[in-house]
Amino acid sequence: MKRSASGSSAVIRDPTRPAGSRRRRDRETRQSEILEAAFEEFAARGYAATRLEDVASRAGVAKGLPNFYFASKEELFKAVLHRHVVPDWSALEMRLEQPEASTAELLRGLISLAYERLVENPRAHRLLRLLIAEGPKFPELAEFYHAELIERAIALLGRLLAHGVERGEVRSGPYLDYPQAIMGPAIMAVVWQLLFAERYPLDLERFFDAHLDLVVSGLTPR
Amino acid sequence: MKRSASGSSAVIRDPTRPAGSRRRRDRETRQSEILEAAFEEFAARGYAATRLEDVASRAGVAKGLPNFYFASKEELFKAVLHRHVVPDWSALEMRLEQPEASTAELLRGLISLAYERLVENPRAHRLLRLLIAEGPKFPELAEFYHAELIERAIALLGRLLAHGVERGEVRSGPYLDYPQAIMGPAIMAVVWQLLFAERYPLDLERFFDAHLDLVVSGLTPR
DNA sequence: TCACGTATTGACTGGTCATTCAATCAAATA
DNA sequence: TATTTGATTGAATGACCAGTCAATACGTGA
Repeated sequence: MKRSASGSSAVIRDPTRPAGSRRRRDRETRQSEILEAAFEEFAARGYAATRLEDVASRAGVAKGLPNFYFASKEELFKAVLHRHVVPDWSALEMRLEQPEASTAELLRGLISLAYERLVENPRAHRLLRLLIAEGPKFPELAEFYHAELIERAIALLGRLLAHGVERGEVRSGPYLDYPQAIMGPAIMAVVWQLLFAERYPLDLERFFDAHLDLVVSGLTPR
Repeated sequence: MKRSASGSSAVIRDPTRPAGSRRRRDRETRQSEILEAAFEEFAARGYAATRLEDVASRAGVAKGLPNFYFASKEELFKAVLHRHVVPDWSALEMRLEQPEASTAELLRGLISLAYERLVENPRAHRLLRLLIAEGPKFPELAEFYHAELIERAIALLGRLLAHGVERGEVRSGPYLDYPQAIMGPAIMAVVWQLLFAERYPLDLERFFDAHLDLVVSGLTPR
């Protein structure tokens, strides 16, 4: 169903490529194709239930090829997750380095970025599903994401809040020790999407408004 | 390792039991033991990676017995998850039916109950892990939990907020359409526990304070 | 104490799937 | 064009495991 039975249609892709490095580039392209196919399969079925043969056929290659590029299913899985850290902090820093903006405005920028990248991005949902589902089997992955993403994001939020307190735009309170609490509703939205998106979709625009309103009001001094 | 090689030690448990219904009660006890063992195994490894033989040995019975009580691995899995809905709404209603209490106090009661039952309860964490991990394979389970728990809890929160607005103790805002947003930080805490509890444990007492403070301040009219 | 019916055991079967590898193919080079 | 190097295929291997079932143990009631 996924492919015709012929094997002849295999390697016809894009012959308009610079001839010099054809072989090497093919190698990397193949890796990417396999990693991408593997991500979809792992995310849909989980590590154990995913068949390497399905990964191969989604990538349009024969059964044995994933094992040529990756020593084992486990290596493939780890490679999939390592590749998905998007270290694009530039957009974030751009939104934050506007010294003339109020804390509320900066916060809005930060939270809306979180929605773009995380809450409204189904790929991120599937990634979170994988991390949660396979956490016990691959604890080093959670560790890795913590170091690469979570820790930095929390530190950033913390700095934003501290700055707000200095300027008298944020009241002090116990949440200053847990800046991630501010992102709670966004995480809830992701979990909601994972569990209930099919039957009870969230209106993410309006949920975002609710989230922002609640949080900004919660932080503002009275 | 888990059991000695002898089969003779099998059914010696608790001979001080009323004799009349011994057989029938044993039947239910066995079912419970198997379900409990299955929950732990499924939660630790996921559906696909769990071996029925491990369930059996955790329950202290022979390999074939789970199949005697449950038609298949899939039936066992569903039975495990259906049994875990704790419909103990009484504690909740008790905390809410204090007409003399302020909205903030009621909210505190509600959120603290959520922490007791959900955030501070590792069993609930594992349940959420299972629901998220196996959602694609067993979509009816998410549906089931939505109907049994989520929907009701949201309705309850919604009523609480509406009542607060009437009494002038809660400002209006877009979050009135998404009362679940108020629980966001709690969900985040559960996800945190699932991912990072080992290496970066949360101080749940203080996180609770931060959560409550943020939310109450966010809801209070200025 | 015996016979009956149910609970329990664990060896066995059949199917699934990760991994291996000999054979083939295709690009690059001589 | 012929040769070399490395990518790709897919059949074969072996491990693993859900589900079966014949044999046995045990509580119960006569």
